[in-house]
Amino acid sequence: MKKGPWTREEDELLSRYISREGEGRWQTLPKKAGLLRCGKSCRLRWMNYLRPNVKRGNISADEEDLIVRLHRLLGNRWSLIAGRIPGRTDNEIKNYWNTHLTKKLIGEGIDPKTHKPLCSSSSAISENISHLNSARTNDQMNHTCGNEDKSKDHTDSYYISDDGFSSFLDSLINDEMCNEHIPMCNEHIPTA
DNA sequence: AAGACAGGCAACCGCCAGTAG
DNA sequence: GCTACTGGCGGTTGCCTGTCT
Repeated sequence: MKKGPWTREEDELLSRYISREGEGRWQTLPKKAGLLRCGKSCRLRWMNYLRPNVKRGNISADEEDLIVRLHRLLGNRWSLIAGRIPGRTDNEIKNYWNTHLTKKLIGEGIDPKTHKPLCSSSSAISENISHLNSARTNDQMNHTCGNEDKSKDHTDSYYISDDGFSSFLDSLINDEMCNEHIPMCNEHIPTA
């Protein structure tokens, strides 16, 4: 089973197969398409890169603003956030958040996890940025650091699954005053 | 010029939920 | 009710590239 970056030939095989047979049945797809990849890898490549409606290129200021607002509402629900931003994938948004927006928010004195103001002193802010920059190195040295609650992150206090919530979300996004009224991402939101 | 370092991003991993048998 | 299978998700890793020393 091959791993690592996809080649142009593999992309063509996958695209050609899906345009012929459609999406789905990822487990059997690689064999039928003549690919030496696992089904998950094929699905990921299609969803994040090969799909015709995937938008490439820089994220605009409007999109960035929307991501921040949606993250404030939803937390790290990348697929839900991506679902509100046409052409963008959850992976792309997640990467953008982790590499750009966390630093930007910290620079603005906002805690990217809670969206609440950080301690206002400049030394505290620079300390946070420095911590952020070193976090990756620390993680590589110690995989247990900060992972305690990772597996339990799905134990949500609310559920997002229907059109009611979608409308609810739309109204919040479009509400200029929403910042005054919305619950924080880790607070309870009743089902719509 | 070249080695070290950091940032960005594609891809992988492990877990969970849904579902068919 | 249970088990196995599958798709989907979020967290994490590792490679590539650009910048710095």
